Amino acid sequence: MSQAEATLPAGRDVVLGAALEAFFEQGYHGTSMRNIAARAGSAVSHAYYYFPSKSDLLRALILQVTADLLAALKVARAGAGPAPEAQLRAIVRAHVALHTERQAESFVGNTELRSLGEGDRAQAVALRDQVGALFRNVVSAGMDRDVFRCPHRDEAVLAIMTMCTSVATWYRADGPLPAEVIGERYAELALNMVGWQNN
Amino acid sequence: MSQAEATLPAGRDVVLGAALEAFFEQGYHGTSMRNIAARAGSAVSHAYYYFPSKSDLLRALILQVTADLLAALKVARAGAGPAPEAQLRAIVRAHVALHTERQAESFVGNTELRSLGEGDRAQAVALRDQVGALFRNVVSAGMDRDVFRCPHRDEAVLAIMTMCTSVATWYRADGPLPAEVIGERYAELALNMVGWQNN
DNA sequence: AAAATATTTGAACATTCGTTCAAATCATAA
DNA sequence: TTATGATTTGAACGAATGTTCAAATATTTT
Repeated sequence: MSQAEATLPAGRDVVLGAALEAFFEQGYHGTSMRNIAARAGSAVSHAYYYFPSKSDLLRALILQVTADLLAALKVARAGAGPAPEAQLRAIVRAHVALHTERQAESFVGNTELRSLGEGDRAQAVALRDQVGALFRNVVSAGMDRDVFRCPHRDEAVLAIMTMCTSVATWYRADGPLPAEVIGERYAELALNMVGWQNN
Repeated sequence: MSQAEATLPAGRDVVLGAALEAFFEQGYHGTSMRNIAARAGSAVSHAYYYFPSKSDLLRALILQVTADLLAALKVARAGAGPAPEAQLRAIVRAHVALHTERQAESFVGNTELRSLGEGDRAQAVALRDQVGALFRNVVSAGMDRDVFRCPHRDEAVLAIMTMCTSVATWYRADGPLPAEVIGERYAELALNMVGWQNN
C-alpha cells in the first residue's frame, strides 16, 4: 500500500516543522506543545519522543539556521574573488537569499534568542558574532584599499546587517519582487552605505 | 508624613511601567500578570483596577509610542525647512532619538504587534503606515528635485526605516556612542542610500 | 512464525495561567 | 466623628501549561 492520503506518519522533521511554523506565527512563549502537536497531526507525547523539551525544539531551529547562515556567507565570499565590492555584494546577496528562502527560521532565530537557555544562547550569539566579523572584515578590506570610503565603519556594518536581517520581517513570497532582485538592490544600497565609488 | 521609603504607592503608571519592563525583557507571552505585579510591588488584582486585561497593557504601550513616533517625525520634518536632505536628516535623527530614549516601548512596539488583538493591531499598523508614507514623501521630494538619485525608492525607504527601527534592538545607554551621534551617523548613511550628492 | 525494537498514543501529574470578587484599607469631605 | 468614595488586597476559580509514563501499535529482525 502506498502512503495514506490523510495524515502521513509524523517523524522528527514533521514535529520540528510544526514547531517552526508555530513559533514563527505566535512566538515561542505564545506556542503550546499541544499547538505544535496539532499542527504536526500527532499526540503531544510524540514530540517528546524526539525532543526532550520545548526549548530543545527552539534550540534545534536556531542553531541550525544560524550555522547555515554563517556557512553560506563564507561560501559566498570565497566565490566572489578578491575585490571587496564583489565580496560585499556576494555576502549581502547570500544574506538576503537565506532570509527569504528560510524566512521562518531566520525570523525565529532573530526574535527568540532571549527565549533560549543560557548556554544555547551563548552558542548562537557566538555564531552571530562570527557573521558580524565577516561583514566587518569585508568592509575593512575595502577601506584599506580605498575602494570603500565611509567615516564610521562599525555603524555602517551594523546598519547593513540589520537592514538585511529585517528582510525576514517583511518579505512575502507573493510580493512584487523576486527574492534575487531584492538581494541585488540591497547589495547596491550596502555599497552606497560604505561609500563605494563606481568607476 | 512624607513618602514611605520602601514601596511608594502603586498607581496606573507604576503598573504600566512594570509591564513595559517585563514585556521588554521577556516578551508579552513570556510575562505573567503575577510577574508584572511583583515588579510593580503590588497585588495582581491591583493591575486589574487600572487595566481590564493583560492585552490592554500591551495596547496602551504600543499605541502610545507609535502615535508619539509619528508626531515626533512630523515635528522634525516641519522644523527642518524645505530642503529634502535637511528633512531626511531630521526625521532619521528623530527616529533614532525616540528609539533610544524610549527603547523599551519602541522594541515592544516593533516585536509584539502580533500579540495585539485584531482591532488594536489594525490601529497600530495604520499609524506605522503613516510613518512609512512620511519617509516616502521626503525621499520622493528629493528625487523629484534631483537632489536624491536612487534607482529603487521603495527599497531604499524600507531599508532606511528598518535599519533605524533596529536601533532599539541593539542600543545600550552605556555603549560607546551617545544617542545623538548615532542619529547623526545614521542620517549620513540614509543620505548615502538615497544617492544624495554633497556639494 | 515469534521476538525484539521503534514508534505512537491517551490519560494523568503538578504547576502556572488570566481573571474575578468580596472584603479590607486608605483618603477625603460632611 | 461619621460617611463616602477611591484604592488595594488575599483567596479563589476554571482553564491551560510543560512534562511523564505505562500501554498500545507498527516495524524490523530472527
